[in-house]
Amino acid sequence: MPSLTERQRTLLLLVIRDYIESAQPVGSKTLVERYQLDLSSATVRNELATLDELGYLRQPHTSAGRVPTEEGYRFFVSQMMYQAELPESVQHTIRHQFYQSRPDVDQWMTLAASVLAHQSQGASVVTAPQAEQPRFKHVELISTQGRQVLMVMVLAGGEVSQQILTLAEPISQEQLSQTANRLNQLLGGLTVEKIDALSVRADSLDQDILTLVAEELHRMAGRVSGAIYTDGLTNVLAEPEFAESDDARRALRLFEERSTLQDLLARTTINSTVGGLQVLIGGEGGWEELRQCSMILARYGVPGLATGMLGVLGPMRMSYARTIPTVRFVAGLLSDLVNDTIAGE
Amino acid sequence: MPSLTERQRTLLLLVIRDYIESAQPVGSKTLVERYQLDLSSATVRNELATLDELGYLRQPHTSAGRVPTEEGYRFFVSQMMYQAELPESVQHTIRHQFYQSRPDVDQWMTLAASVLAHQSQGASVVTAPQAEQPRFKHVELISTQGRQVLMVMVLAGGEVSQQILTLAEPISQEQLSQTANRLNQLLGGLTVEKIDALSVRADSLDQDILTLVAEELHRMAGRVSGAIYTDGLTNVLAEPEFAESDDARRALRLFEERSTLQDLLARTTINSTVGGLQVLIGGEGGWEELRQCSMILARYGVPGLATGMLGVLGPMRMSYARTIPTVRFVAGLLSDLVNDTIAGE
DNA sequence: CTTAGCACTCTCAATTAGAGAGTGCTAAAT
DNA sequence: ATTTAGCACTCTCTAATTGAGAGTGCTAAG
Repeated sequence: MPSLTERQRTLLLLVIRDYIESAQPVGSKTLVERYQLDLSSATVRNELATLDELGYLRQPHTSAGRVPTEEGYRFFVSQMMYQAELPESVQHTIRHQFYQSRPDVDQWMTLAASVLAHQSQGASVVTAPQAEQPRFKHVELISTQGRQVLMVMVLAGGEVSQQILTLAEPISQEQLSQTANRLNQLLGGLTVEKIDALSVRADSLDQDILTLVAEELHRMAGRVSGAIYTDGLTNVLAEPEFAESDDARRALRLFEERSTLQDLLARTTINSTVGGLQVLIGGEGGWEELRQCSMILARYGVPGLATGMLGVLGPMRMSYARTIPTVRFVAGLLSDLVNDTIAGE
Repeated sequence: MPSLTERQRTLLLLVIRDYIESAQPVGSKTLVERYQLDLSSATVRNELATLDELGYLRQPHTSAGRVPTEEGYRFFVSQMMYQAELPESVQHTIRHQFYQSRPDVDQWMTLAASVLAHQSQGASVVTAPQAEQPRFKHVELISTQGRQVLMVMVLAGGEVSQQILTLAEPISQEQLSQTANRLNQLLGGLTVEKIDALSVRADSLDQDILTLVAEELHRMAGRVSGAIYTDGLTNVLAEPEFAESDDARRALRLFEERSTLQDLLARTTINSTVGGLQVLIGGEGGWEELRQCSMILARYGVPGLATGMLGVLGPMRMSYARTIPTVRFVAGLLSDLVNDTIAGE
């Protein structure tokens, strides 16, 4: 692919910027007038034609203005990826919101989703931070009814999982507490494998509970990520390109169905590192429903300890210039929070 | 309002049923043909005219078929409210799903929302069961980092709340456990007010934590309901009446914004009792955005101990005959589950 | 009370026509 | 060798027109 001349580059960027704002195919004359170019429309026309041939732009119909192709958007993103920064004032506002909220993972996730959705005018998704290798920290057993026991398990990463167990026979709270104590001493800091290996020596009741604890730990490990938070789904519906067709509906269905969404996140971010942003344009990654959409994803957290994902879904026409810095900033913010909360274990 | 003749009643029901299926205004001729009435279209026409005058039907334009008014739907619902039962096979399937899921409030809520959305082809909402009068049961304090402490509090109803506290100075896990023990003995079974009254005598550290516990309890009490689960939002978008306008978008925004949704539930179900169904047609209850929609709501749980809400949102044209029994059935199912899990405290 | 008949109304789909925007190409200008 | 002006052409979009179809209300007869 031959590189573009400076003028072509400028023109391409202008077309895309304009199209992102107006949602209208943009033509040569408009371009010259609106941006007071020292060129005639005919010249621009020629340049647009070559840009068209190169695959960056295309015409919805003969004799209409130009619209960016996926390739075009990709070029656009590559150009502004590393320069864009969120305005200081916005950064401040967002930080403020986080420090004002009560310090609770659930609150933070909700807030992050809300901020992302609001800033980007798209749909956002955030997954709770999760230890890559779940490590047991603490278990609490609380009797609720005769044979039913509420188990609250805390992992080293700070995640909490609750589950109701039904035992073979009733057990007093005192006995439960003792068992919990024993388990806490026995298992503190251990990973799943270690616990599995261990599960031979222990008496009958302990053994029962131990098995259940191990099961639950496995479950936590198996999940790609725990809770998923979304926000701003309806924002996507407001976009003009989705007014008619039900493409938007099908895309949103993906977001609504958590299992699908987990799948999506797992597959598209398999090798993304903390700090790096991933921009998927036009359903790159093979999700048919997202053909019209773009996603901007990032991983946050403390690598090796606990990480989560966050991202924004919007039309291909989304405001990358706004969204990319926002995603990057929020990812950084959450990383800091995870670090402050969890580090030093 | 004069009562209807038997024939008028039949006709009205037919019109509404047909409209719910077809989404098309239904006229006299269609009616006679499709349902093989032993009447001429002219007669039907006359009856429709009176039904029109009585406010049960209306015409979108002069010389179009009839469409139900809110009043019409209300009549329709009142007629089938108490006869409809979910088919045994469906009941079985749903029950099976619940007994298959792992016994966990979170799972149940998710499943309930999913079942409701799926069965009704609408948007569903379920709130977690919550004690009407929060009663302290148990607290656990787990140190994570120097001054940061994870507090896990369990209420008598089985709800669990976690929060990260930041203390004035570092405290060992041992000390924390002792404090937790003291608090558990001191506060076990008490309601918010009692704890407030109590908060004078206790030593310094205890006092700090006690205050925080009380705060958290208040927070739980203040919330109309805890976690809110929704599903099937995109179902609503598929309805033909929402294809064009963005009414659907505005209605869904309500569902998306949890705070608004809580408000909505709180306001519309202030005096609904467990077991009773509430059918809101055309945004009764004054929510402008829901003017085109209907909601079917129910309260479930064990009155006085722990209850939650669940419901379905759909177009006014929704299949009441399908949805009402579903909501009733799921409410009953959840009530049973709450009862099994929580009773005997 | 019911029905046949009829004039009337209103929507919807298809058609037509014209305006507007934009293009590509050619030939002249720089 | 670029750049530009000019022009014919293409395509969409909007508005206006038309006719078919569905449905109505009313009247008069059964």
